[in-house]
Amino acid sequence: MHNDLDDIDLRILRILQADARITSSDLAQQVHLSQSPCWKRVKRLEKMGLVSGYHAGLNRRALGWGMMAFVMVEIEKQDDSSSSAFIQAVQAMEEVVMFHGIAGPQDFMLVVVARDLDDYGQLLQRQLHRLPGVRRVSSFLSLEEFKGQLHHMPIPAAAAAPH
Amino acid sequence: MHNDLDDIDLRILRILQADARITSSDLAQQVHLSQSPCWKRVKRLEKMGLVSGYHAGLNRRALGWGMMAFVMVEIEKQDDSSSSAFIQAVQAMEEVVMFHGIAGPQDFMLVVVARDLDDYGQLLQRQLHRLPGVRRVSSFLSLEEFKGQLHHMPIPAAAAAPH
DNA sequence: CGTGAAAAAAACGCAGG
DNA sequence: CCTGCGTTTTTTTCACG
Repeated sequence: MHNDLDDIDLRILRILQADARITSSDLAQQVHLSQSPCWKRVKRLEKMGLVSGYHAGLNRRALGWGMMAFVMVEIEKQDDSSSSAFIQAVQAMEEVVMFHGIAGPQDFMLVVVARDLDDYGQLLQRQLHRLPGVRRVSSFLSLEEFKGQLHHMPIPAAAAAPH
Repeated sequence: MHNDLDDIDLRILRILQADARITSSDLAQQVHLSQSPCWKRVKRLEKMGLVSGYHAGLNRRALGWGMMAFVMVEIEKQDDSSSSAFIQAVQAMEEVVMFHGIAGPQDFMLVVVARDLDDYGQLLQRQLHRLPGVRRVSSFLSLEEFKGQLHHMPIPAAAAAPH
């Protein structure tokens, strides 16, 4: 069984990535297929796991997340038992929107959102720094977003206050 | 005119973020509203710009992007004319999926995908390092993704080869 | 692949409470 | 906010070339 993608599949993916709500007939038109076979391709792409889901993209600032930071963390030991505690704790923090283990002297890269600088300071002091085995934390605050909207961001418990 | 969000709005956003394809009646049920007013809320949230769009989430590895890296770049001068050339060039690179100006000794943080290490090396040498005014580039390669799927990733021109 | 078509489901909009 | 109703659109499936 081979499941390679042809050009049309790639174009379908490109379009669905930009607009997941396009109707299947419009989509079919744009890739120059008729509705029925086009729809089958979409379902196939979903089954193949190429499309992992459909998500609303939310406006970070409108939700009250005025701050974003890249955070690098170095931990004491890299053995499984101690790092897995760290990993679990970080995964549970909803302000952490991205979390990767990385190669190099530092061990982890986090992308974090916060309401403002105060909020971020508290997050750092009261949560990140207190996690088990944390040796060093370096923050790089975002000043401007040139590319790449964040998706999957936390929804605050209380309402945002757009001004 | 005030446009604050109540609890139900936030729950709607949370649900749409997880599944943009939910039907409005199912959504209504989950937030304990009836279909009609629930639907109006969604439209209102869209008009308010809280929902910026609906997007298919794609599988990075299935698309052939086996590598991901965080890249910090320091440029020569921070004046507008020279940095804007850099910014434009980076924005045009489709492998760059996230691109922020940051505070600190480094000037920019990029999140980059590549097919493999070779591909990444070429990207670095042939593109990033050659951009005008680049002083220093530091790479942090992702070893493991603990949290935060990437969205809006480039669709390769040629088909991916899932094995 | 294509076409056409038809049944089922959803979206959308409006009335009256 | 609700319920209900109707119209339009879309989805989904199927038969056939």
